Formats: sequence, structure tokens, C-alpha cells
Amino acid sequence: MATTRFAPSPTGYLHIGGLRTALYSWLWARKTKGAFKLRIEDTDLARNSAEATKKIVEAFEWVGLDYDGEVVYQSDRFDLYKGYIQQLLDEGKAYYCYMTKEELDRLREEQMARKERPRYDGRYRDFTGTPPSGVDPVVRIKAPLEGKIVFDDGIKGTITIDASEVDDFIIARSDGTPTYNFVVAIDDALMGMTDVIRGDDHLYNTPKQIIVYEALGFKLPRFYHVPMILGPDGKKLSKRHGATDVMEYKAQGYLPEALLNFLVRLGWSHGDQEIFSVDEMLEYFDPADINSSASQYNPDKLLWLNAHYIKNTPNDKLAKLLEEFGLYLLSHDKREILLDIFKERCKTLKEMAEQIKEVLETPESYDEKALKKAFKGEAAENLKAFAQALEEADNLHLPSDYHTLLERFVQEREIGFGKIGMPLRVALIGRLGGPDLSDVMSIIGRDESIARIEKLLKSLEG
RNA sequence: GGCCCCUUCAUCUAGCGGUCCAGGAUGCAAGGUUUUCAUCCUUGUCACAGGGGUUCGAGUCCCCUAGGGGUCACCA
Repeated sequence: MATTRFAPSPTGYLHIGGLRTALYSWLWARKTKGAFKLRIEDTDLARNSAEATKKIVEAFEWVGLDYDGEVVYQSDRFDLYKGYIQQLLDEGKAYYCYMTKEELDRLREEQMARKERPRYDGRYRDFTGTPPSGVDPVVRIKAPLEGKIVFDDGIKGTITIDASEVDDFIIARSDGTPTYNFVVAIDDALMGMTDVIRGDDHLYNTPKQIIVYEALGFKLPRFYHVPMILGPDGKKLSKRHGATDVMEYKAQGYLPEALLNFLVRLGWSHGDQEIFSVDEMLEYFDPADINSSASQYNPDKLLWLNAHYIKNTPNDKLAKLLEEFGLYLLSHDKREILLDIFKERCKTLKEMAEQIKEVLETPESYDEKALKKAFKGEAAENLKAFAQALEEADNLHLPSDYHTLLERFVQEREIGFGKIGMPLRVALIGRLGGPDLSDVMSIIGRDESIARIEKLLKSLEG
């Protein structure tokens, strides 16, 4: 039974890096029949926004990650933290520091000038004199002066950090509000975390948090630091490369199961398996199997997975999803054939909606290149004749009826298929490419087919 | 720069000392299917960062070098 959490700071939207660590945490909690909690790290009152929290919850809902209990806001727990600060102060494990921000900056600059590591010098650690007046002190915790801080990371193995790397960091700002590393340790302990799965970028916070755990006598959880997701260029994931809002993937026509499948495989695998349903993830996932190296974001593979999941989504569900993209097929009489055709050819819902509209709606304009390529020689005459053939034919219903008609037409005129296929394609959907012509005509019907041909012929004359 | 972490095809990865002249997937290329495009199928392309050890034997263990990433706040 693992208790895990996702603990974002509400400074922006949820991006795929965050979603992946959330997924890993969620999988581990659900797999072990434990609990998964959502906690908002909003101790810096100046920075957080309620809007950001809403967006994160919304993204969770979209991908189907559920959390146990209410969302925990650290801003609601300041009294609790203050109690612990006082406790450490009373026990002599923390102390007031009267250095101002300016003094601190100056110290840092001097240290850097001497090519030293910037670091608090501990000048108030054992201070017993009269404190300077007019300074609101911060509270610093006493970090060990020597030795090593060692912990066992579930992904990276034993991590050893020298005590000299960690200074007496601030646990309460001069305005009395507690800081991140302090409250995270308290909340993780109080909320009963057994496994803390978080981004690599928190690796250096862990020794600090361990100091808090030890000062307060809390039991340590197991830590897992998952490597970052890099951009396709191997650099830090940037906005233009995928560090966008998870909800943007929804807007672009991605299915949540595709996104989750993509993310779970980024840094984790189970043999040669590529396709994982959530149930399969739950069956096989173990955070101990997460890779220790960073991985690059690969949009092509996400697209491939999305195409796969679209193909395997039932039509009624697709029809519902497509409504987000302005396509309303739920009560359309050609719904099944349309979806059957297009779910095989599209990589995103957005693309699918666009292509289906292309069939359903009379083209407003025609692709310049297609026009040039299709209308050489007798093309216009052929097209006119084909409209005539459509007019005269009986029993045009199924795609096969149109197919037979086309075949006979080509035979009788002794022309290659392209001579009628290309112009007809432009007339029907405005461009080359696209689905089978017999299918298209069967879907839109004889009259609309003829109307589209006439529209194109007319525009050629003008 | 100090410290920490990482390093198998272009990319995601399999591999946990011999079964690897390194497997799967994406991408790319070619061919097939398709009246077009896409899908689909087949085939191909492409890697153990470099150098030292340890060992009968190393992609797998150790060390060094190089490269990459992270981190050094009264942000989280």
C-alpha cells in the first residue's frame, strides 16, 4: 500500500512533465491499493493563483487521474507550520537570523568574487547578543555542520551529499510565512506519504527536507526522482516544443489514452510492449523500473499512438468527441460509414473533423495545384460526361454502385482512371488525395455529387 | 564554477557477465495493397560516447576522460 501525491505549485498550467510524474504517482498508489493525494504548494502568497489550480484539476479530469480526499492547500495550514517553527525554535534546532536581504546579497557577491560557493555563513546560528533593531528576522534551521546526508533513491540509488553543501536554510520568511522545503517535509509526513515520486529537479531539495524530517522526528518516505523530459532538440523542454498546457493536447485532438500511453513509455518500459491500456499500466508499473536518464520528447510517436487509439475507439464515442471540433454526427445518417473511413486515416480528432467536413460540405474553393494537375486535355469534358452518367444511372446507393458506374464510364470512354478520378476528386472535395471517390459519392448522394461537379465546371468557365 | 545525476540506433527503449555479429517501436527509405492520398503489410536503414582496468568471457562490474542535464533564492 503506497500513499503518493502530486504537489504542484499553482504558478501556471500542468504540462506533460508534471503529468508524467503525476501519472507515475497515481499508478503506484492505485496499483498498490493505496492513496493518491493532490496538494497545492501555495506558500508564496504573492505568486499563486486560483486559476492555475483550477486548470490543473481540469487536466486531471480530462486524463482520468482521480485523487483521494479533498485538495490540500498549504495556504490553509499556516498555523500548523507555525507551531512546528516554534517547536524547533524552542528546542534550539532553529534560530532567528537578522541579516537583511541586502546584507545577504552582498555576502553572496563577495563569496562569488572569491570564487566561493554562495552560502549563508551561519553568523546568527549561535548568536546571543542583542539583535539589531528594525529588522524582521527570518527563521533558519540548523543544518549539520559536518558529515554526509545519505538517502536511497528508488531510481538513482544511493545519493550522498556532503553536509557542507547544505546551509542553514530559511524555514520562515521575515513576514512569518513558511517556505517550501519546510512545509513539504511536514505535509508529506503528516499526510502519510510512503513514496514521494517527483521530478529530478527536486533532488537537491531532498537533503534539506531530510533535515526537517529529522529535526521533527518524522519517518522518511521513499524518494523517487524521475528524470526530466527534454525537448526534441535535447534541450530543456520549452513551450514551443511541448511544455504547453496539457489541455492544449485536447484542443489539438489528442486522446487522453494516447497521451498517457506516450508518457508512461517515456522513461519506463515493460519489455517490448508499446501499447498500454491503463489497466495494463496498473498491472506492470513499478517506480523502481523508471529509467535513470532523461528522455526526449518525441512528437511523432505521440501522433502514432494517437492514430492507434483513434482507430480503436468506438464510433459513438468518436462522434461525441468530434463535437468539440465543431462536427456533429451523432444523429447523422451516414455516421457509421464516415467514421469507419476516417478513423483509419487520421492522426488527430482535429484532423478527422476537418477531413469529414471536407466531404460533408461543398468546397468553397479549389486547390490551385490540384486544379492545374487535374484539368489537362479532356478533363472538363470527361467530368461533364460523368455528371451526365450520374444523372442517367439507376439505383445509386452503395459505394459499390458508384464504383460500378465509374468503372463502366472509364471502359466506355477508353480512358485511364486518372482522367476522371483526378478532376472528380477536385470537384468533390476541392483537392487531390482523400478517401475513395465511390465512398464520397455514396455519402453525399447523387444530387450533391452532380451539383459539386457543376459548380466546378462553372467556375472553370468563369 | 562547486556539487549531484546521467550516457545502447536520429528518438523512446530491451538488455540486469556468456543465449547480443545487440531485440522491439517511432522516424526515414524501398516495395506491395489502394483508381489518388492516408491506413495497412513486407523489407531495409541506424546504436553499446572514448580510453583504461577486473574477468576464461563486458553493452552489462570498477576507474578516468568527454559530453549532456540538474542545482546552488526570504521561488516552488
